[in-house]
Amino acid sequence: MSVISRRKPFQKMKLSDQILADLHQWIARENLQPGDRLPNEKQLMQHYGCAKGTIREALKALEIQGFIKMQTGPNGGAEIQPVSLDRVLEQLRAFVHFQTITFQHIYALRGTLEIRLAENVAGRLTDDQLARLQANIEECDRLQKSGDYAKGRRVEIEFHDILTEACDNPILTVTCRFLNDLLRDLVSMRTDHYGEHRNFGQHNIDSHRILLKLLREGDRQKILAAMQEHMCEVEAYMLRADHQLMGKPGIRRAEAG
Amino acid sequence: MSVISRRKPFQKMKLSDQILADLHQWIARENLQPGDRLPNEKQLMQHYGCAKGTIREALKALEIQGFIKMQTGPNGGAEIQPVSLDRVLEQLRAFVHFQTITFQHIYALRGTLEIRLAENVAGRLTDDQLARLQANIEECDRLQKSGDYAKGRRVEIEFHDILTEACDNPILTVTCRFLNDLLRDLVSMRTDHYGEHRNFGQHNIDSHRILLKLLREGDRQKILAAMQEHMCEVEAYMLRADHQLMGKPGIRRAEAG
DNA sequence: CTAGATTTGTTCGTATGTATC
DNA sequence: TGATACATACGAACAAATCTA
Repeated sequence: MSVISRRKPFQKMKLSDQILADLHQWIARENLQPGDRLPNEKQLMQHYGCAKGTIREALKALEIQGFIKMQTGPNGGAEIQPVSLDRVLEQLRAFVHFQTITFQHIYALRGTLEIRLAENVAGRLTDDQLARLQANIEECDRLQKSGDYAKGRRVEIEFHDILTEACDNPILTVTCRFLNDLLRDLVSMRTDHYGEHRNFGQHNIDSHRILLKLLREGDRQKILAAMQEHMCEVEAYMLRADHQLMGKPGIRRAEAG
Repeated sequence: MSVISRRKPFQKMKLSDQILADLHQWIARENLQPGDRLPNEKQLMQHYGCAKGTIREALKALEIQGFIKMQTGPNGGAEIQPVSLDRVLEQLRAFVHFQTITFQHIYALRGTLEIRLAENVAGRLTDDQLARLQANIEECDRLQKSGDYAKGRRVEIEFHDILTEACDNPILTVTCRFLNDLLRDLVSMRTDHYGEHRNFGQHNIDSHRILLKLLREGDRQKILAAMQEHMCEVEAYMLRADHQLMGKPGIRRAEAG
């Protein structure tokens, strides 16, 4: 017999969605942790009194939401896993897909949050992270000298992605990564002149070099000041681009046809 | 014949996931807008050369991600819809479900972002929104006088939710709403003494009254100053709670057994 | 390395419910 | 009211992956 009431109040809801909601409650109530398993498909079919396809739709939903990972074979089935950062970032991208985003929108948050990020990671970067920051700067330098400014724009944002790895505040991490992703999408639409591109690229390389030096030394105050200055300069440059793109929607152009 | 290559590179991926990825590309490439329709199940079955169940799993995934809405009947099928704010917030909640969150984590962002929010909505609130802010304060006042401080904590956060409705920056909106949701989850775990609860509630009511008055008048500078002061006070109160909860995980307690 | 057991992944056929005309 | 078109759901079967003996 089904645990889920098929009576009036939910009669219009799809059965798989009712099961999904019930599984959500189950996970929360039992406080399931990564590594725990859900019952297998056969047991769930019996428990909810429905067909395999229906159960699979509910499990598929949980899988898409990132709560579980499916495995075949003996001892397979649905295993609880933590919702990954990447999955959340994908969902956030999907959200802004239908929004109009400008550099101004991004920097209303980014200007201050990157400073909070610098404050958070100051003195806590691992040797590996510092080495990758160094490598990132060198790659930007190569791209700068080869004249591939467009790719330079995208790679230099990874500098800030690396910083988020050392952040111990999950909320700050996901927000900064989100803003970086938005920035990457938006800079790819820019139509700057070569000269402006080159100046900006060199400026960023210099700023990142200073930041890395200070991050190695670990002086919190100097790090904050440097990041603040970096953000101010970058913001000013970016906002000039909003005028270029003005009239055209932000992240995705809605060109008819 | 299937459009999707079943050869080596993707051979290990589930068929329904390949179709999901292909539909994602389709939506992005054709730049589909809300109201546009995807082909019906039969056409998709023919196009991808697979069975109903597989198509349904892929469509279910798109539905969960919020890209489409399914409809029965003639002219039914999958219709594109914008990814809703609520769905993104749900996904963000799912993410932090497996993270340890403290008030300190939240206020590293909230202290500044709520000020940006106030800056954004200053002078742009509708009469309806102002009326609901007023009603919210009055409800908090009732709860305060009746001694239901726990519920007062939750309702007073809605004051800030209403502010986000007037925000024209989608990124700021989703971030502030996210922080408000986290706050609601976290304050429900507090174990304050009655006296402290009462003082804090009265303080918030007073602050919100001042904010509403200034929002009605529309003086940007005064609004910013008032919100800044409000956030400082609230943060100081909230951080005291981190010590109470210290040792215990943040959003969800991981009590063994 | 092979063989069998276990569990998910996929298919087909059919029936039912629901919205539109 | 009935006919049509579509999603929703069921059930049985087979295919593929993975673990264990």
